[in-house]
Amino acid sequence: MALPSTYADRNCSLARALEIVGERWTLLIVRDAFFGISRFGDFATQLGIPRAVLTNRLKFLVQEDVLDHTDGEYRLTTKGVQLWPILRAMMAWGDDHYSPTGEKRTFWHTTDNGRLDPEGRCSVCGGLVPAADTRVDPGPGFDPGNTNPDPVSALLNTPRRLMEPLA
Amino acid sequence: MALPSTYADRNCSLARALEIVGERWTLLIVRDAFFGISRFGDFATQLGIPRAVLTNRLKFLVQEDVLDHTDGEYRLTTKGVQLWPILRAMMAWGDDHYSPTGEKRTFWHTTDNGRLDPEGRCSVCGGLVPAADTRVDPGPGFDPGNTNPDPVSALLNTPRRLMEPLA
DNA sequence: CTCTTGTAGTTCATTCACTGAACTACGGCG
DNA sequence: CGCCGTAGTTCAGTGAATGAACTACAAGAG
Repeated sequence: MALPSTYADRNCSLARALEIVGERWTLLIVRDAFFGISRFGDFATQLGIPRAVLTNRLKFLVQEDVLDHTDGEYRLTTKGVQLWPILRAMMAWGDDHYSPTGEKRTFWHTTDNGRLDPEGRCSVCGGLVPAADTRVDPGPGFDPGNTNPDPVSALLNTPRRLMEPLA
Repeated sequence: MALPSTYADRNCSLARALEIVGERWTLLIVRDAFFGISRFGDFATQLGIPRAVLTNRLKFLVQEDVLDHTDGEYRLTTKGVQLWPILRAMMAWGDDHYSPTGEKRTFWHTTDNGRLDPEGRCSVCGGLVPAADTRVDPGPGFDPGNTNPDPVSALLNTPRRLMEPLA
């Protein structure tokens, strides 16, 4: 969201959170990190984001300890992984209101194969499922016709565990 | 987030949701709507947002059926109220990582006075609490020294039920 | 050693959106 | 009519995003 510089409201954690992840592109970068993307070039081609902007965003996310940058790979830190409930909530809202044919992606508990409900609870064990134990599958609203044919997209559109590195 | 115009990724509900609520200022406007603000002037002074931008954002949110505009008042629609889990998740993350003295605000179940956990569950009845049954109190991390002395801010900083109109 | 290829950026002119201040429209009210 | 408050609009200045081209560097091939 590229802040005004700083939202005046120092008494709201929402404003504070938006200063970190509210800039344009940022949450999509984080989403792709959850989906296993870790290299500069993969983020760039996957998102279609200008490389200069990507450089700035990645630098900022590393500085804010959302991503870690080692050996040329960007990976979510613990703090970054804790953004997962926000992403899940936004995906659920988007599915609800902008995907008449159903969820674009469905989430599953890897340990017992239970389906996750919109709040992130496993329908089998009933527990809140951590991101690391979550698998993503294309859902009924997923449109294969719109997918890019590049190898990275193809990988992303198959069932995968969150944060699993690309093959 | 003022989108590139449209995020290319048509197969992601996160991208779709960000096209609606990802623009700069938008989620803060929605937050204030949850806190009871409904008039143009109150949004403007409360957020310090340029009036031209506020006009655009409100117009867009009404067009997307997040807000309803009648009798000069902007109020959350059902679709808008469903954004609450996103706001709660972002506030929880912001509290966790940027408020060392504790939550800026705490949430309570109005029907049984139970405290809500970070996932939005009532510690007394164990249920997911809808936004309309949620009360907000200033939390331990709240800094009264930073509050503006204007009457609207003063109202917002007292315990209130979500979406309750200002006195 | 040099040539090529691939990855990860940087640079830069253009465009676009945000900013902030001033101005307009309009509906009470005395 | 004249005054005031609310809800916007207008506009010049600024800063950030865009997109294409360019640089830096490492690994491998010949």
